Amino acid sequence: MRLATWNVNSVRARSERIIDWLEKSDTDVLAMQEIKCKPEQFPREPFEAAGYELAIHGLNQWNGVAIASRVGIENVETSFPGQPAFGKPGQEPIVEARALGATCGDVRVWSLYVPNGRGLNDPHYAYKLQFLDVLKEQARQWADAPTALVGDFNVAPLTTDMWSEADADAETHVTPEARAAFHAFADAGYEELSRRFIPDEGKYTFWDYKQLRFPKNEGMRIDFIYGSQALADKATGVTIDRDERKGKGASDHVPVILDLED
DNA sequence: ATGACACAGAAACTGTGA
Repeated sequence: MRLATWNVNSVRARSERIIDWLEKSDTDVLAMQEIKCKPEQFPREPFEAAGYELAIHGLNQWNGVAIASRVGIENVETSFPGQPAFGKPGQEPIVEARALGATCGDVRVWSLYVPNGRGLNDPHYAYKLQFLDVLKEQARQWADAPTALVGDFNVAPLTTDMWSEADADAETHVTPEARAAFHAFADAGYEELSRRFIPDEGKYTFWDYKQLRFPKNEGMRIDFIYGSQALADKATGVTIDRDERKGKGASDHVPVILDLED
């Protein structure tokens, strides 16, 4: 089975490109983040025509997660138990569309879009850390099954995952607290599988649209695949499809692909 | 050998991202 994760930065703006990629990459299950639409706005037809079933969780034009699968999609769960809510001061906090679980084949797949954090003194940063901590405690209870926690973690865990630690736009991605919250999944029974197969420096998954970041390879590695032991035992390889950042109409993130033996 | 922000929604600007 081939399982991929991709922050697509709007599924409506990029559906043609996503479908083309699904077919040429021969991917069985794709976890998407930042679909930026409600379920009724999701371009279902091209996915279904290509042979994929869909699970979609979107509340508005922000965030939004989905899973496309051609190996079945069952027991769909929107948000994880205890998932933190967020709202601006004076507004009613809501549980945002940032987590979607489904069983595809024999694998429990979670498509995850961790909050950005925005700034070190912003309430969004505390929200980010809490989101990761509660998720980890839930994930601990799923660790006995073949479970994949995949998506945009908005953390650059190692110094070498970040083109410049001085990038003010990503200060919440490199703090000791954010990095500790990321690494804590290892203590909950998970292995980050992209690192096992791709230990090299400069293997990024995101490049900002601005300032020639991609041609200069000034990016960040922030999209990951955590697997429980039962899943990690079946992993045979991970690739980062850097080519998907090229050309007009690219997302600012690229797919990360995990291969599993049957 | 890739290329100089992009997306959505309510209005020709604002919020959001990283």
